[in-house]
Amino acid sequence: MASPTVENYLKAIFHLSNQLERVTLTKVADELSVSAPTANSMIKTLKQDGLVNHKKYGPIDLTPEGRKAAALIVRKHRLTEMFLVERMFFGWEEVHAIAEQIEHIQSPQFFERMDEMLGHPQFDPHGSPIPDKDGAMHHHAFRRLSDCEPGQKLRLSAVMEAGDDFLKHLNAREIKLNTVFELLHIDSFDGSLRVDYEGHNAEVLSKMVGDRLLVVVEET
Amino acid sequence: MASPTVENYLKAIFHLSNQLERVTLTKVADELSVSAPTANSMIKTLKQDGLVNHKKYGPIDLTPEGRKAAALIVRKHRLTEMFLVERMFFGWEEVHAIAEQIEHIQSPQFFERMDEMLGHPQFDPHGSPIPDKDGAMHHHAFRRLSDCEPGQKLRLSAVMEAGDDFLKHLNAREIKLNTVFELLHIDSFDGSLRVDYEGHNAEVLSKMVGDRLLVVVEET
DNA sequence: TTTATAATTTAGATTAATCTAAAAACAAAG
DNA sequence: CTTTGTTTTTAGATTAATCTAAATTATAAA
Repeated sequence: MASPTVENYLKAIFHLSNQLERVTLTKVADELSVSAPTANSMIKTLKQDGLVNHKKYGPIDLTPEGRKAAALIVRKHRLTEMFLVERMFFGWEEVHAIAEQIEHIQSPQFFERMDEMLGHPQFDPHGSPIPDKDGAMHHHAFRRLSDCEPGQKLRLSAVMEAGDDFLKHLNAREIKLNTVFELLHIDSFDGSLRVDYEGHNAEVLSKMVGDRLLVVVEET
Repeated sequence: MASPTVENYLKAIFHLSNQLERVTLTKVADELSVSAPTANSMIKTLKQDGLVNHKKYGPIDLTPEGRKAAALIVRKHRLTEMFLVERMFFGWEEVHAIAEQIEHIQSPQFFERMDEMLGHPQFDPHGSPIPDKDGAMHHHAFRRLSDCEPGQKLRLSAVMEAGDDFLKHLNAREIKLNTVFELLHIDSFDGSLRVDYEGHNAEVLSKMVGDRLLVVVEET
């Protein structure tokens, strides 16, 4: 059985490898807020356990076994987030911290029951995909709202880097998953967006926000 | 913040102090399946933190602060058990192991939400009282079914030492909380009980079972 | 190509939680 | 009141996870 610490390292490497081509020691250490030597010695342990490949001074890669283990932890995290929102009435900005702890619970039945009760959800409350029981995860190809063309109708499908502050910012503007935006204009100086959406006209969103809103073109 | 280990020691001492007049080092060590020196050194830590009183070679007593901390962990455990049974459809024999882990989650909101959703329950699925937010717990005065008089009608209110095996034994006989027994006879040789209850006539229960069924006299 | 900077590794120490072996203290029985 | 046996404590070691300081290797810049 992996300790919560080991699980957190696997998760960190998993997330970094979905963002970067090369996962370095420093990135892992930063992600987990530990010193480089600490991360270094843990990487040794993970290597011994067959969960990562690593050569001296080289990049860190999950083995198939390590990747599956990591995906199953992400599965527990995201199922938990969905359960907290759908069955316990938490806001999408409240669930990360709780799920961060519950993901380490060792009880297949517990997560199995969540999955059943939720009807085998494919996405968590922030639109991130939930890996299946084999650890397989299908990435959807979303576009940033800030990369779209004015005139299009775009449905919010996921948010990136969904920290509390960002999510509260969206709450304050009544923006939620499946909100359909009509993109009116993108400012050529600062990249800010002007959009219409349910109940809001010509609302202005900063580029920083538009960059993190992942959308699909709305079929009408 | 107390570590899960510290929380487990507090809980063990709390439970032992509700069963024994004198909580000894050996009992604590046994309860937690650790060696006596291990328990000894942790007791020192708890004393330093003001959670227990302990003099060399003396008994171990929770301070008011320690007792409250312990009761709040028990509260989290029992609320969780209730949530698992009432909202996630687990059997009463399945919930202990899961609650044993979830009780260490640090999130007042999470347990607060459970409490609200359950309507501020007073008892867990095994009939044990749930301490309130101040750590206060009202003990009900139950009698063992095996101590009652033949002829009485008795309502099952709680079970003692509710391990899986015992609870499965009750499941097999369709005995659950609030089952009303009519006590027909107690055997003078082996103490076994003959009882009637919903759908069962002249069922025989061993003394071992009767000792663990806590009942109140049914008002008719 | 040399040198400066950044990343990684090694070395050594710390803390929490555990263990075994052995010593000391207590309790109970003769 | 002494002996015997149990309980508790001390002593010393181990493992996982962390740290800082220093040495080494790699990378990038001049």
